[in-house]
Amino acid sequence: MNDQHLQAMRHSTAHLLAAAILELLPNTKLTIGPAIEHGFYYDFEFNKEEVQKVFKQKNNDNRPVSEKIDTLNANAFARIEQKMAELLKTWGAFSHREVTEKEAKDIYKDNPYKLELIEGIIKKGEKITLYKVGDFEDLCRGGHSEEPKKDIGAFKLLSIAGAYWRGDEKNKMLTRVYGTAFASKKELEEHLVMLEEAKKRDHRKLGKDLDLFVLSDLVGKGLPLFTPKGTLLRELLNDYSQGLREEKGFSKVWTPHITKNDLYKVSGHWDKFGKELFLVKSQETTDEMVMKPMNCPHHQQIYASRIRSYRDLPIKYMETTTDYRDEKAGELLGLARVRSLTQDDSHAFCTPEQIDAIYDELIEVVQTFYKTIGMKLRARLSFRDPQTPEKYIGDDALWEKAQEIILKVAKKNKLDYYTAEGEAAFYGPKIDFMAIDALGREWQVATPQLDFVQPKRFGLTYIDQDGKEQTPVMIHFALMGSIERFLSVYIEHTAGAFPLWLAPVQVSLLPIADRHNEYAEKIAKELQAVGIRAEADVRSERLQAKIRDATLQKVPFMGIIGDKEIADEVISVRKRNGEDLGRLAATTFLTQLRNDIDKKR
RNA sequence: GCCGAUGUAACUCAGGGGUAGAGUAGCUCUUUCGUAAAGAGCAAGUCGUGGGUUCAAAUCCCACCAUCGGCUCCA
Repeated sequence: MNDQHLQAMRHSTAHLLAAAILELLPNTKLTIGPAIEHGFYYDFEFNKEEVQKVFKQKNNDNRPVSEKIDTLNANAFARIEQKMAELLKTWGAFSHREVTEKEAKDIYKDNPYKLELIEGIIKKGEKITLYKVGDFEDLCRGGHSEEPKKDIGAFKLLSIAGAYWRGDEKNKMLTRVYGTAFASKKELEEHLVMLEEAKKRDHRKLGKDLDLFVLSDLVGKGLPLFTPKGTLLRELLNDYSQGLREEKGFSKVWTPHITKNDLYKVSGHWDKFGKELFLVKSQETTDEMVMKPMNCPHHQQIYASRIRSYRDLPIKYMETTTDYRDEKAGELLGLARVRSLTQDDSHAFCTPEQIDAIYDELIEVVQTFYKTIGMKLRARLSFRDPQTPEKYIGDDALWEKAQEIILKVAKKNKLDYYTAEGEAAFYGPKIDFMAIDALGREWQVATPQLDFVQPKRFGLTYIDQDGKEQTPVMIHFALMGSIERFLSVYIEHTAGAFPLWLAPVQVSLLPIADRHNEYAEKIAKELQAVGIRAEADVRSERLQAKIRDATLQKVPFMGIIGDKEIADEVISVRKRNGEDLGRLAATTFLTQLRNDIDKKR
């Protein structure tokens, strides 16, 4: 089945869901039911009393059912799915008819959503069509399966959610039912297995199991706390991130976490992001302060602190620092969306002629970093939409030149890229690097962005060869983006099995019996002495239990120590995947580990 | 923020108008063991927080807090 065919099948399944719902709940108002990736959804406005009556939960005594159960819940899925299956058996081919505006409005006179859709169709000058299959007819543009009975192999309702009509929070909230559909039962099962796998890898679960970070109600929503292991991971990644940029001439700077809001009024962020700022009150002064939501204005103030010559450029600052954004409560999600986010940020100030070379450097840094940590990349070249030039600031020639440069460097560096018009920031085009994880999901990570606007707003200058003042170009660049978000992606990508150089515990020495403890601790100390994170598991547990625990903690290497090992002065080495490396002399093992860690394997 | 679900021991979860339950983890003891879970015992909870209904609330109702699924895909 090709993509188009799949889409048609999933869209048909949405019709099937709507038909089943109408059979069970005739007073439901239908809206829309498009196909989406792996499935479909349909938005309904239910009649509360009807839902209560039909799907009333059983009560042993005569206690009233809670008033709150006024919409569908997941318990109803089995019955709906059954009804869908029944209806599908009776379905032949889709047929359609064209109706006039008056006919359409008459048919849907009680359904404000359909009426609104009809208005839209008329405005666009399109034909109004109704599609019918079995006894079910729905306002629809088409795009269905030829033979739904044959094409719809397997489907399953997955979840229920609120969704605003047309995605606008001013509108009424409808009930959305999500489902998934495939051409065969086998594919459906595979998809469900994938969903299970994603659940197992959920960074929130692994963060707890591997003791990486915690959330506390007393500290607050979206404000994760990092344990020793999680902190180690953050710092190792950050040291690497900053180290790669240090090689390209970036210097560390430091800026405070609160600032007068005037800074953001000048930068333009106050107008655009004012709602997301945490406000801070001073008890000593009348200054209005905020927690910083980003670092570019601060770095620009460092640049602005003295007169710059073209000879000084490029000037490159970097700072890994925590920013604070008052994200909507409902959008917070583990480490993926937080209110305290740590950016491995940097800003390069340069002449227009230097953009090219700096981009080359940054792309090299991105490629090195993601290759090392084992993630593939795609690059999205985010350009402005030529249809709506008014959305962007800066003159056309500059934009053209900037986009040209970006395209050129993308080609030169052989990026796996595609262009996306309309995705640029208002102040300049950018390259969005997307990391592809082990389950094939894409995540936006590093984004070098060109900025012509802010340097101008802050009045940044440099003196050129002719002694004239010029405005520098600023390039924003974070390699991981936010460390928290990056970790959420990376934890799920690796399922917690970090490469050796990042593993919080690299080697666990497992003595078989108490009499081997001393030797195990001696080896652990020797490894620690050369900077290897080793520990000896001297609990009074069986070897199997120790192996199991170390494996579950994803410790890369286990060193088993018993009578034979002590006699021969060796260690039996086992990897976390069960592979047996045999008996190695302690020094051999140590050298090999040290070597791999240094090479970031 | 909005819609819906959930909140019971450190963790995973069962139960449910009238002594609070299990498994795992923890602690103690026994066991000293060869590549993914030894055995026994002990201890552990203001049933998210606050209010209400009731003779009685962890259970029912309300509010709040937190967590989870969604809120871009325009028939």
